[in-house]
Amino acid sequence: MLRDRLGYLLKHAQLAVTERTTAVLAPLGINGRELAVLTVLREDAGPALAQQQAAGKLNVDRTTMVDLVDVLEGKGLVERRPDPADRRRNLVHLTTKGEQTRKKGERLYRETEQALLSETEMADLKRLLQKLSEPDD
Amino acid sequence: MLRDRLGYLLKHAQLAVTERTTAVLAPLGINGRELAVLTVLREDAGPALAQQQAAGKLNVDRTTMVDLVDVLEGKGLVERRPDPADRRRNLVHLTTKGEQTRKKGERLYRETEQALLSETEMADLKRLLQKLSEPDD
DNA sequence: CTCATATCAGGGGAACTGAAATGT
DNA sequence: CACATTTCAGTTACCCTGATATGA
Repeated sequence: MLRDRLGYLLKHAQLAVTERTTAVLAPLGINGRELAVLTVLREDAGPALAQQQAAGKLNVDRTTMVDLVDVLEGKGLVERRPDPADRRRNLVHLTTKGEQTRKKGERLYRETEQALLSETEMADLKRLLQKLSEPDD
Repeated sequence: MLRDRLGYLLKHAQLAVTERTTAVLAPLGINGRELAVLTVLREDAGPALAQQQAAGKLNVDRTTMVDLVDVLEGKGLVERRPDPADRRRNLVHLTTKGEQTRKKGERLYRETEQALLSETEMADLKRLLQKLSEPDD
């Protein structure tokens, strides 16, 4: 059976999850990828990250990150500020609106994820998915 | 943690699986999507399918299927033949080479999938992925 | 000079929309 | 006429490569 294929199931599971999170985040004016950027920028509330550092944490291309930050800056959620200590770098800061959006988005995202599967099922699923991504562990 | 997100894990698991199957099928001159098309055309060895029927089984757009069949026809793996009973339709037939390729590809794909996880883990994973795609069952 | 950071221009592949051609 | 199947042209979103400007 075709629908028994791992590739097929992964593709359609991702489509379904993306659809849900997109719908849930739409009122905030962002999508799941943009929320992920806001989250990584905020993580541990440490010093602001340069674009390439954020790109590395998200596993996206450096040039893709330029576009993502462009969009978020256009929405007034983040600001680029040159790093005084290394002026090649743009430190990407969350604005007040960006932090509010992140907080609300995180809550909505968490609720959405929890509604999909039971807690133990979700834990199992995540463990197995991680195993697929890191074949030799 | 970011890497704990379902969306992130699904995306990267799919990337990893696609990478593997692409590498494994490369000697046959096809990729995973193309193998899926060959498989759906052959299923149950029933009467040949029209393009839209095949598209429906694979959950791909009708215009995407045009391109897929174009490519497979260019590789000599399938042939379009007008349906004598309804000449709007193109029945898509596997060529001899196409059937050989499908058979080898199926074996390689199955072996690759089995190498990723234990049998019980794979069964669990597929069940959970299916649950994500069909939220109300 | 070298290396790093960010940006920009351009391309590839996937998926879609809408319209056209053909046939039922 | 309405409807179905296939095809094509064009668009969008995504991610990449390679080149450039700037600075360490």
